[in-house]
Amino acid sequence: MKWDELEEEPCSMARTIGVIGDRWTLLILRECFLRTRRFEGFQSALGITRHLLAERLKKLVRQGVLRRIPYQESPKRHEYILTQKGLDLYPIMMALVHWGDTHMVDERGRPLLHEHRKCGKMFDPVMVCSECGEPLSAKEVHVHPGPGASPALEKASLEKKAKLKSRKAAA
Amino acid sequence: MKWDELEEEPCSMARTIGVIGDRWTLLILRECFLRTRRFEGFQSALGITRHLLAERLKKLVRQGVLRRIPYQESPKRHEYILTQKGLDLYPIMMALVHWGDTHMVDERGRPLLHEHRKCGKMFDPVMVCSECGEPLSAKEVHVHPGPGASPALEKASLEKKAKLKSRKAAA
DNA sequence: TTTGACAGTTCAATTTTAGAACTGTATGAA
DNA sequence: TTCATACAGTTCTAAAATTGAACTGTCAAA
Repeated sequence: MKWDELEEEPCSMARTIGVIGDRWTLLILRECFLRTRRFEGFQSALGITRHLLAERLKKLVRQGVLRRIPYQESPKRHEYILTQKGLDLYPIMMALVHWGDTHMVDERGRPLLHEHRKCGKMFDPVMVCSECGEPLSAKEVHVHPGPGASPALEKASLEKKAKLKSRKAAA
Repeated sequence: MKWDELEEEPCSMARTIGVIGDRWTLLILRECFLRTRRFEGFQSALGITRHLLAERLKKLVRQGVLRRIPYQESPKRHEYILTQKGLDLYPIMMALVHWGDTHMVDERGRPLLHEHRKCGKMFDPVMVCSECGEPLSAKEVHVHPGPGASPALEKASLEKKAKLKSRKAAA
């Protein structure tokens, strides 16, 4: 599979993965949410090679996740700022952090705590149903094909194709 | 950076990324949540090379995300099943899907719809504060160092080191 | 006039991944 | 019995991505 094909798959998860689904991109986005904005900032915080950093930033800008905004003329310098599309990645980031907090901490405990400004407390993120507000778990959710083709359907049709093919080969 | 170092970083997100932060792993996990359990199932659904699939499955088992369970003797065959640790990845998966649904759909609309068994409605996942139940946004959250070292501190100390180094070089 | 900050670009060497074929056990059909 | 198929991998080479390090170019401050 070529990775730019991912963005055209009839699966929202695959498309998302096509945009942010590699390690450096996720770490770059972590830095964005920690208020890093400049090339050198990302580079020194992450130790990523300058080559890759330039490439990833370009891609994120192309995808509309970051906006490249000049902060000085001569020499032209730009900052990379999260767009709304980028800010909307926040639940993904929090979900990643929370899983790590739950399953990957060492003896010392959590590296970071999160305070919710509105209520003033340290919190964990909880994913709930938009309709009834109850916490979600995999087992309580059923999947249906939507107006765009579903990966399940696609899977079935791929399997059909494979069978046809092998029959042809046999004939 | 070597990728197995990620798991030891004092950042829960980095550690999570070390486990599930590559494209194929995320797609394999998607299949797991869609009830795929066997080698051939993953391979034909995803088109991943058998080589990589074998490797990724091994890694997920090693990390405790999947359990490898025999379902027949002679020839020995195993299924790959999500552990609780794996099931706990569900919010991450849903967050990825939801972002794709919001920002990456084409004219045809969503590939999949999600029904919440408890309330019987099609829903979107919403991330809320465990303490007050309000939806979360990046701007309302403040980050504090926890008992394990924080990436912000680490960042600061790295920058200090870099400065010391450059001063030494100058001297 | 030299040094350093900043934001990249270039290039060879290494590492990962893709693609395809091969191994080995067992079942069911001809 | 022999052949084809299902299944779960392993092995190999070619292609692609990543690393590490050096280089480019502009400007400001010393």
